[in-house]
Amino acid sequence: MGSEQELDRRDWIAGLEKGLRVIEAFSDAHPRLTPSTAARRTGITRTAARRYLLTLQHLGYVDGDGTYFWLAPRVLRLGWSYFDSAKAPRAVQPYLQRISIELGGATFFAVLDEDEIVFVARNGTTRIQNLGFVLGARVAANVASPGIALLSCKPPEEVDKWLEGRKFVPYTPSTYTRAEDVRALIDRTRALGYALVEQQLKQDRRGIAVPIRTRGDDVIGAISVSLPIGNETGQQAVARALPLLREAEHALQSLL
Amino acid sequence: MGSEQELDRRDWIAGLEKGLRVIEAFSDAHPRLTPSTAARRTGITRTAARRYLLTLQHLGYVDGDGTYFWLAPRVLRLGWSYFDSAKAPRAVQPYLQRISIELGGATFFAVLDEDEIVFVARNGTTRIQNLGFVLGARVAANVASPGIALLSCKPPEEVDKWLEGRKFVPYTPSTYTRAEDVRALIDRTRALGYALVEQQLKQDRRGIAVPIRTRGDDVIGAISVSLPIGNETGQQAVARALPLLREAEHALQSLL
DNA sequence: GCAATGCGCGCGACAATCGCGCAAAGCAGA
DNA sequence: TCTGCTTTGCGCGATTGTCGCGCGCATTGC
Repeated sequence: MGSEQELDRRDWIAGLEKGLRVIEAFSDAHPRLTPSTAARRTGITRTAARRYLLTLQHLGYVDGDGTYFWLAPRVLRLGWSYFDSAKAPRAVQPYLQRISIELGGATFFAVLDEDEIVFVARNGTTRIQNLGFVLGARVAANVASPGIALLSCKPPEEVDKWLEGRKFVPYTPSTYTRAEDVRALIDRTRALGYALVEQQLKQDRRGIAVPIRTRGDDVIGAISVSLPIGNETGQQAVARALPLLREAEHALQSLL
Repeated sequence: MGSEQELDRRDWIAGLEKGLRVIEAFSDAHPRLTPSTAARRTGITRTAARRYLLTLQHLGYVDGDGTYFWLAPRVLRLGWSYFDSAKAPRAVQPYLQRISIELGGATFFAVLDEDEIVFVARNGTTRIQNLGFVLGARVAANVASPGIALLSCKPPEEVDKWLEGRKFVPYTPSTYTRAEDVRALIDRTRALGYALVEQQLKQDRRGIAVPIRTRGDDVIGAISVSLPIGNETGQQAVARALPLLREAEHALQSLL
């Protein structure tokens, strides 16, 4: 993943980094930015921020009324380039669909990006929860089964580094907020080869996930299924779900 | 929309445009790029393309093995900034859900971006077609009901300019491939105030769409519902769907 | 085996980007 | 309605960051 040990000295386009920072400066709390607010949020000077916003506007990525600027749907093309080019999200789709139908839950394919997992494919109920997941959504890796599965594939010392000094934001009363609990869960997952994660992100929901590897044994993501807890034990849910997940895992390994 | 009549002379960050071009150079047919292929696809020099790729890699937006580069899920953050900041996609969600349930079809909210419409919210059947629509997906504006609805809100002379010299790619045997047919459909839509589009994008499917405006009467997007044709007439489908769409339209106008 | 293509890298030069500072415009409170 | 604080757009000179050429080497194809 992070193959950037040393900084490149001259192979660095400062304008690109700043421009991307400006795009990411838009958020829920700041849907419209002026040059000065953008400058404050990105750490670049006001004059420069204004130039970046004007450039982005000219390219169609942002719209503006002359003073305020806001993102235009054009920026979705950037994310789309990923879905268009990454083959994994498409390859997993039929398997997700099959598992969804057989188990009656929502299935996901997620990849790791630094501290978070990103959902890049999904299938199943469209309105599972008030916050319906959409593609590209992110959550902290430690609260969802694909995240635990992916972390369990890293060497233990890297996991320790990952856990170190992290803030564990609780989503439910059951969310682990101590590093030891999360580490124990990851260790258990590593030993078993699959992740069983209960009520970390959402009450009354459990997730079961397995990592997906390429033929070269590189871990590229994880498939998960989210099931209501009901009055089924964790082991019963695993007994139902794991064979299907494993089947998908092996089929995909020969495809990727 | 396009409020950029003249070019800014000095307020132009060349590096940002090139960097974004590099990101968009990745696609289905070119999921992995070398500096030279990227250079060819973007029109910048090989040396420069390499610098942009290295910068993007260092920022985490692309991964690479030293020779080949591919997009990393990090780029989805850029598109996510849009969903996070744009309020319309979130505001329409409950209305889409309600219409989906009542009519039993898939509902969409789409906005116009140059020649295409972009689906930025949706609800309903998760596997409508082999290529399930995901958020951010794009199609030519003339083959989907939201596109026709949005085009019908433009002044006729602008529509003529839009139609002029356009290639109409057929998706089904029924897709209009002549500008006059598309213009007639748009004119009819303008007169009626809603769009009824049949089998332009998908066989045996019809879409019904209404434009959504702000309080200031600016058109910001369109809500559509996609229904199977079955043995229902277009007018029957309109009679079922239009009241619900209109209700959403009016409710949203006071929110946006 | 050789030819051809494509790779990373260093260098000198130019121009693109930088941030300052000013004048005017917007906004809040009185 | 007036006043003062904030923030805006914009011009300018300096510099630094970006450019593309050309080299030598690795890899592929015939």
